[in-house]
Amino acid sequence: MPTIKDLAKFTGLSVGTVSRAFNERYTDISAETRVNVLRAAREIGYSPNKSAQNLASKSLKNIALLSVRDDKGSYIDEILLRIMTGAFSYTSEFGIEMATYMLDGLFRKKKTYDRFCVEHSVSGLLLFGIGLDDPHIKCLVNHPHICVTVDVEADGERVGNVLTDDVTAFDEATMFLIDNNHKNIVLLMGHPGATVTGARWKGAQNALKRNNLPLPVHRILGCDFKTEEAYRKVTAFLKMYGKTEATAFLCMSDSMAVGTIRAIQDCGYNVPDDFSVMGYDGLTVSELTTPKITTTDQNFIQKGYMAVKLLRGLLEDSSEPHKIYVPHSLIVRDSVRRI
Amino acid sequence: MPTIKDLAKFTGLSVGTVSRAFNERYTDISAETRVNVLRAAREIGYSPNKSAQNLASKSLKNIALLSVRDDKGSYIDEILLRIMTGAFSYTSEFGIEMATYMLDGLFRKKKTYDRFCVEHSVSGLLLFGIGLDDPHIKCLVNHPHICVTVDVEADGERVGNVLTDDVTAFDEATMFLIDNNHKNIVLLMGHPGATVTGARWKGAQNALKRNNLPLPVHRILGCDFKTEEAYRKVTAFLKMYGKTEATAFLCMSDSMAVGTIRAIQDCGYNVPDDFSVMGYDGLTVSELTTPKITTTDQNFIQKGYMAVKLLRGLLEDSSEPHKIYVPHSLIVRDSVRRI
DNA sequence: AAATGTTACCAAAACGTTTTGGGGAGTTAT
DNA sequence: ATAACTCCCCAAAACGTTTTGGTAACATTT
Repeated sequence: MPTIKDLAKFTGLSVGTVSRAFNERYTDISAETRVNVLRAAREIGYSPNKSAQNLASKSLKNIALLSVRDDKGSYIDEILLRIMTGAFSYTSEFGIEMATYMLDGLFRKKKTYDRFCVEHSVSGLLLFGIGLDDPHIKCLVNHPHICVTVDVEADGERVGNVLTDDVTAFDEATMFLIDNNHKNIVLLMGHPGATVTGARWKGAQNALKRNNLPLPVHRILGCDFKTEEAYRKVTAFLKMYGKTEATAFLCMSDSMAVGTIRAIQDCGYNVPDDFSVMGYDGLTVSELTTPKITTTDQNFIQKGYMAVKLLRGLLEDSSEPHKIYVPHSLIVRDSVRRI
Repeated sequence: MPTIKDLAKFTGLSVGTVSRAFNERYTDISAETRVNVLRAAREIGYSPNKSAQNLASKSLKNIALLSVRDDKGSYIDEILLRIMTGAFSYTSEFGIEMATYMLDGLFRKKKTYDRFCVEHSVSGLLLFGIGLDDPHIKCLVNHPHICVTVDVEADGERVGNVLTDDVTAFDEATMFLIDNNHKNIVLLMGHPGATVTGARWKGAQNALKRNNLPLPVHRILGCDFKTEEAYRKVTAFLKMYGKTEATAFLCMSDSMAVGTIRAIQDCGYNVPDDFSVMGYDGLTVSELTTPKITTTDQNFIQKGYMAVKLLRGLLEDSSEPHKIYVPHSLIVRDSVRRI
């Protein structure tokens, strides 16, 4: 593979001049020479070596998407899939490259995000999948590198966040049930450690309190975002109380809504005639169940898109706004009935 | 961020010795010195710079997963998702790192895979998503770098393939319909350029011919793997022939099976009472429809796992077997009826 | 006692770029 | 005619590693 030296020899120019021919920002090179160099490069099949570039220019703006998951469990789910889709649609639109790394819990124990950046010569980091319990999240605050988190609130001079306004969104979801005359609502909670669980909890409480509706403890089901756990807890609830205690199930995720519907149906009840169910997230599953689930679309694809956009903005000019709320939308389908 | 020089100064050793302390393969360094260096590194927060390493050691074995998609269409689908899951479960198991790049059609026009490797200092490439029409696929044959393709047959000294035995698998799928007394089968074809379409076509033909069953042209529906296209073509077919011409639809993908089922139901027929439907791939959707789809699981997760494994094997010893067929399995569910 | 081997380290070159500090040739202003 | 400026280009240092060739110190063999 030819190097820049070969190209310099081939064109009869110096190495430095050839380098400048490739970097648009330099003006002290004649247009003619530049096109000559580029043509010659194509001719001999030269293209610059990324590692050498990274090494020589400390400030190359290459970006990486980092997804850190717990040791247990699958690395990738539809949410990450959608975020990545959005992110890559941005990079493709603007012709930039982005490496993606999937790291497990082991990583967290050994390395900081900071060090990861140095090792891989990245100056912009996209973080997804980190929880509140991440010990390194604190380091982000005075991180020398720019980073953007998705669905995680993290403050700092050089850190941006792309978020859903979960409090408002879940307030609206709750209101949708209330507006349909549901007064006795069962709330299916997400993972207790997650930021989003707290925010959605707050949204539900706001709506409930505003309407003077109680939420007794036995109507709060901790299901950790999991389908099976929701199935189990809802089945138990139904076995214990039948139709006496509630008319609607409000879930903090679609996956739990799927478990809820299955449980209701397996107990011999009908959705939405006997019980209404609301999901949250707007994933594909919510469209494939019978009945289709009424849910809130978090617009993950746009989140991914905006995250890269924000990252690039921050890389250029760190006075950009640091928090972006992407709009959510209520999708009314068939799992909620007016009573 | 401290460099190796800082660490050398800190420990009172030379740069070269420090470097060797990190690379296990060197023996001419005392065990004591090695642990001292590693401890000191932790103390001052040093970790080696990847770019410098790549530059200095031509033969670093870092690997990348490359997914190249057409300009149009989504970058990521569940298949890629599963392959990535498998791939990352391997890398995590063995504690290695793998970068993932998603590139669009533009890339194909400008660059070769070869050049990509050089630019990014990768010596092992995992290729996914390239079609038969890829102009660069030919270059793979005398590629200086090791690469492994998933779901694409490509020969070469240094290229491995991870595949499903599509001919056999689709033969078996066809036989399942035949064994259930279906004689008039409609075949929904995939993208004409794709290798897999050809292989599955051959499998169907084998089974059909063996049983002296005809497959007239009007029962072959080119649907390009797409749900909507399948919906349209099947609707048209049903409008034209009703129940006279066929009892079963054999789809080359689950996505087309979803469209087929929807079309059948929207035309007022029942699955599987009026028509049977077979899918292929074993994706999540096949489990969420009503009725659940009988399909062939391609085991994409294991494909991803095996691909990285094969890549590593080839990187160590290129005399390994170059083609790996991962086992598929028929999943019998509710969309096929015995008649 | 000299020759040989072994161990544990060092100094310096190399990898392929970018960037800095010049500097010659030509043009314009004094 | 000299000075000042502009336009292009060059030479060399720098980036942070790995790797090569060498050697001082000590142990072992003859």
